[in-house]
Amino acid sequence: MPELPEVEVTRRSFAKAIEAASIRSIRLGKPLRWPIGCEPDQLVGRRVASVGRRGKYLLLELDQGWLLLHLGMSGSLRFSRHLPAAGAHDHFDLVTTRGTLRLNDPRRFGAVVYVPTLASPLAEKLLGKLGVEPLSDQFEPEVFYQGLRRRSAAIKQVLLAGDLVVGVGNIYASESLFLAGIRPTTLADRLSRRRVQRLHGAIGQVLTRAIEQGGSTLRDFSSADGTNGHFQLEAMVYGRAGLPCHACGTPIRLIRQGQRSSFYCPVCQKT
DNA sequence: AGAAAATCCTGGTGGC
DNA sequence: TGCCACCAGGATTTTC
Repeated sequence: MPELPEVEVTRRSFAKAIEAASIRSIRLGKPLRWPIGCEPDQLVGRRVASVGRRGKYLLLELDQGWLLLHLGMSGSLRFSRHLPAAGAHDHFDLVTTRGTLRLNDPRRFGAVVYVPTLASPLAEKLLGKLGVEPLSDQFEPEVFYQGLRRRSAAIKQVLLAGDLVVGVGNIYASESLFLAGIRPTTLADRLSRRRVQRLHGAIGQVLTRAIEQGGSTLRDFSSADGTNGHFQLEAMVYGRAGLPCHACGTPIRLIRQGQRSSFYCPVCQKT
């Protein structure tokens, strides 16, 4: 479930609480997407300096090295002093002096990877090709437009690819395109500068609002302190196939693009 | 290079 | 109740 807003909400929900904690032990469950890349005991005694985010990755900065966490499709974190015994889908526990950070991930598309520095080959492989952060000044309309001009695929798929701009997954791609009045099937290189400017604004607006709402809790997402998100309640098109458009009443359409569902209003998003 | 398809894994749901 | 097909928020890898 986790797109940029869910990852950012998760980050904020435990960053302060874990800061300066010292690692006591690590427990690994079933294998995740990649091996952790170090001997777990090697991390005992290190301190957590900060918790950052790049795209959908959480970056736990240790006093020596980094832990990169990805929630994949079904992952969520909890941070607490008192957690129950690990369940079937709890695949990583970082036990610290301030509490335990636990990754629960039924589908195990998530990952926890140790890298000595962010310049290491593995870190570079995972983070190096990511696009700009959509909520930073780096996300600039003209640069976005020039990037889209070089892509012939459907705009929805270019957004999901994450190499131009990160963090926009299936939910927020559909929502941003609705807000910008652009059909998900429109080819990226056919969008005018003016429409790309609208899309640029829409992406920022949708992601900012979603973070304010604590993200989207569709099935079981919650932040590390256990709170649920509410953005799904104000989605304009996502998950609303056949229901009347909130703006014009026309039934929302559901189509498939690259094995993923896209939702749009055929009237509000004409082209 | 870029685009499209296949792939990893599990749980939930709806149809029969 | 059981069985099966299909669906799900990601993104890498393979193939074209």
